[in-house]
Amino acid sequence: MTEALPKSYDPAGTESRWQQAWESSGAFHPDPAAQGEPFSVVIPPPNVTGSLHMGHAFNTALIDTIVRFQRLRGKNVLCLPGTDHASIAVQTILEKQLKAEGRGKEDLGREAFLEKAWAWKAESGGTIVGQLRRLGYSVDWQRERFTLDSGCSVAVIEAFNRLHEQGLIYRGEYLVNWCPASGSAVSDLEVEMQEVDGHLWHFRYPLSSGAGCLEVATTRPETLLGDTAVAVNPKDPRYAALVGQTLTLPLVGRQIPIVADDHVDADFGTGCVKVTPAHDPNDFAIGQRHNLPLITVMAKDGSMNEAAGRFAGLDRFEARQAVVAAMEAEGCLARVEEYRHSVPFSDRGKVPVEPLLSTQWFVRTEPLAARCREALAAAAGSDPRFVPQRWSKVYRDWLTDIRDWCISRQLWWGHRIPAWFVVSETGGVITDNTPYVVARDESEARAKAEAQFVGGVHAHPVVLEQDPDALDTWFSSGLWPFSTLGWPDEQAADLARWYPTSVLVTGFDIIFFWVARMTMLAGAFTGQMPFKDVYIHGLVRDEQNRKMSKSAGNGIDPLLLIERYGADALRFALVREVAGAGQDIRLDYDRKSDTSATVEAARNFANKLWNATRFALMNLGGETPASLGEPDPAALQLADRWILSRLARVNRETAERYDSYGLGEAAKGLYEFAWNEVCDWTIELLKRRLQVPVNLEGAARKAALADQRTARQVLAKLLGELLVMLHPLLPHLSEELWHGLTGEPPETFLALQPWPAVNVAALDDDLEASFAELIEAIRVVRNLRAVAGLKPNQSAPVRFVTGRGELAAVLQEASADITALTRAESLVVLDPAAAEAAPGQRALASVSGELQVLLPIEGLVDLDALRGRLEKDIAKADREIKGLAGRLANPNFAGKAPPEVVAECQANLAEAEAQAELARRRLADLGA
RNA sequence: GCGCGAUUAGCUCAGCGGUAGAGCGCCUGCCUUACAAGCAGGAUGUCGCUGGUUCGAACCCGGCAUCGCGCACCA
Repeated sequence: MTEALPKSYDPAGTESRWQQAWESSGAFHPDPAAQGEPFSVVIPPPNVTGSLHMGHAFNTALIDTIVRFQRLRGKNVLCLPGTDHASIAVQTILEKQLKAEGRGKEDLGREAFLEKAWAWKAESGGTIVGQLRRLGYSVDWQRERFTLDSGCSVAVIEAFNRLHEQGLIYRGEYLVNWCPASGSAVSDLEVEMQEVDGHLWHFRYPLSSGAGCLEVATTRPETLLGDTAVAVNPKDPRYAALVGQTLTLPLVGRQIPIVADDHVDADFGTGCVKVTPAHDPNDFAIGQRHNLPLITVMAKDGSMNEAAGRFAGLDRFEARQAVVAAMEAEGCLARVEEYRHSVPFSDRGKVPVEPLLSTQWFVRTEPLAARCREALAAAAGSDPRFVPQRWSKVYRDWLTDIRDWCISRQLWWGHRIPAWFVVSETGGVITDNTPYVVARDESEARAKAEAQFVGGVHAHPVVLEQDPDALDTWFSSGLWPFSTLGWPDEQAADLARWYPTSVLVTGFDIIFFWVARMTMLAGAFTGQMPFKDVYIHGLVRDEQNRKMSKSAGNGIDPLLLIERYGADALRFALVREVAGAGQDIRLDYDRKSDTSATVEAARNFANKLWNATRFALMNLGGETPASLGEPDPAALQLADRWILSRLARVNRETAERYDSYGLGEAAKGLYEFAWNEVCDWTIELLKRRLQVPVNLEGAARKAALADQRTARQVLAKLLGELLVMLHPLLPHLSEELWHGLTGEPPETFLALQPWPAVNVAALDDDLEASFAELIEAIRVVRNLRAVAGLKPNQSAPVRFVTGRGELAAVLQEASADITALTRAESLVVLDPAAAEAAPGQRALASVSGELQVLLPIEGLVDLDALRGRLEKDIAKADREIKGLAGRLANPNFAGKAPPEVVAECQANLAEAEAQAELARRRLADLGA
């Protein structure tokens, strides 16, 4: 390849071109029968209503880095994408639209409403999918799934039926969290507590005996209408005598008992609690213990019902005011306190939920959770394994003392519950007591119902009506790792090949909602945990450390950053920011200009790689890594052996990091290796050898050409491997550059190449250490030149003085490199004795370790600056001497520290002393 | 109330027993034919506070403080 690349990297065209090429070629569409150890990931399905936010981009960057790495490792990788149907969210949006037209969903009817929902899904559901594509996600789009598609629906129906057969799903009337805004029950997890400034109203309830009043307090006066008792602590002496007596409930006139219950805290308030079993979970429990009646005073829309008497029809918050006013009018209001307390809010509806007695479907979770707890505690190792490990405790704690899961929703958009009411038994209506059958479909339901209800007294034909309610979206999401692979068809090829999945990658905010639901359901249906590892990552926070969210309006649109810097840059920035411990990441961002220094730095890195490859293309003489072949070990120069050792080491480290979810470390390590060691040192060192001077002839020319070839081989190998290693992090750029470098045809992909083998023979610790010294020596010369005020293009003689033979040898061997990188006019390496013998001319000097660097020139430089430099060196050495000598003087140190540490300390001291001495002499040389 | 995490250079974060690092920003000099989205050089820290363990602590242990998160929740 000799085609010149443009001077800087332009991501837009490159990225879309490779995305299309990958997808249309089916590069990421694996065959279950193909070779390779299976590796599978199902992506957390984003909400179909949504658009891409930074959390998706982050999650995607992490997953794609992992799966691209595993693909390079030769695994048979399936990464399966999809979306979820977001029952409540979608329904809320549609109902809002209808409301704007002055209609409700009932006006449309179920069928028409669902048609509308599907149409809307078709229209907006593609948005996020298209955005995921723009990130370069290497998923198998041919296997894309949707939680409401036919396969997932079959799985949901099957799952519901099996759980029901096993007695793990039941229907019953319980207190549930009712969201009046969406008109549906919600599960405990969909409720979040919020601190609210409210009031604590103190009311007096008169004793029926007429012997006074008891004072109770409440934050929800409207529930008073449903009170069926007042409770006190059984050990409370103040009220012991009153237990068993009755009170007259004000406004209502009902006689309600005084009961003794441990739940009541005698020290809080008056120690008396009004009990409303139909409207409060704690009161419900008290009611159960004392057999109290349940009086529901509120309707499902949040208004008061007939049981609320004269308050019927009022909204719950109006009723609150009205009840307070009425109580005050009756003289029963003792006092009102300002009171800050927690109120349960509906996650979706954003209104306070109402605990309401209602008949719903529930999953009996304890047996499912027990299986998960056992897997987690298994002797063979935690299953699944959480990374970072601390999250397993959060997961386990939640699975302990778990409450049953309310799975029915009074919604239409979703999986309709596969239960049919035998309405012929109840005169055509569905009541809480209508018998029902659970079945896979209506004909099976009919058969079941006929077997149960026809014959004998039931001479009439059965009439069935399917339960109108839908299931919690999480019920179908909970089947995602296996429903997407073909379950309940247990013979499905994908299921056999890729289940259980290898790793689930998701945010910690979703452990209960999703991770635990998946493990519970997978345990029940597949007998296995659905993934081996769970990699939990943090959240992306904004520049002020706030969680990014749509409602807070502080989201950063990933697409703006992609447009400005490229998808690779965004991905790299996100992954590079990941701390090893799964911390939240903070993304800097300037809202005025849509810029981010972090992403810009990643873009600059991409550009650096672009230019390094560009340099290679200009210097490989039209050859490729393949045509050049491996360099001959005997022909390698010091710098070659060094970078090849580094390459082998970085290869090994990087693979380990990718493999163990150390993605941030992998990214940082490669960034530093590529920029510092490859670009700043190796390429600079190779330049000299890649250019063969035209005036060379004969043997010299031959030698130079041979060395040029070695240099080309090293450069080609280095870049070729580097691009593979970077590919999981910068997929588009690396694909583009790899094609440029190798000249491979467009239909061959870097994404499908094998990870290069570690060249173990190249590893050389001693060499790496020596080379570090060489680099340091060059730095010292450059620094000295800078301090002395030499112009960058001005050359000067360089003299090294060292007593250490190995160091001298390295300096000798690399003299041509040093000359090139320091603009040395001439270069000599002397031992101290020889240096003493040399004429004592005035010299610029710097001392570093066991090395003195001298620039013996006069008259051109700023001697004061140089004296300052030497004085600084002396002060530094003296500080070091003081510290080290102090340590060594401590008898405890010499006695207790490991000998090698003591020896090292002594060596350092000797070196520092020598350094100080040398620096003082050079200072003296300069004169006053 | 119970639990978890964070606290290191101006900013974002690594380091997790042998006396502190990176990127960005900052200062100086360079358009040196890969790259000014760059190159070379430079400055910058009582590692939250406080006890303890240790020859030695940013790192281990105890307490405290601040910030953040999760779970539970008293009417």
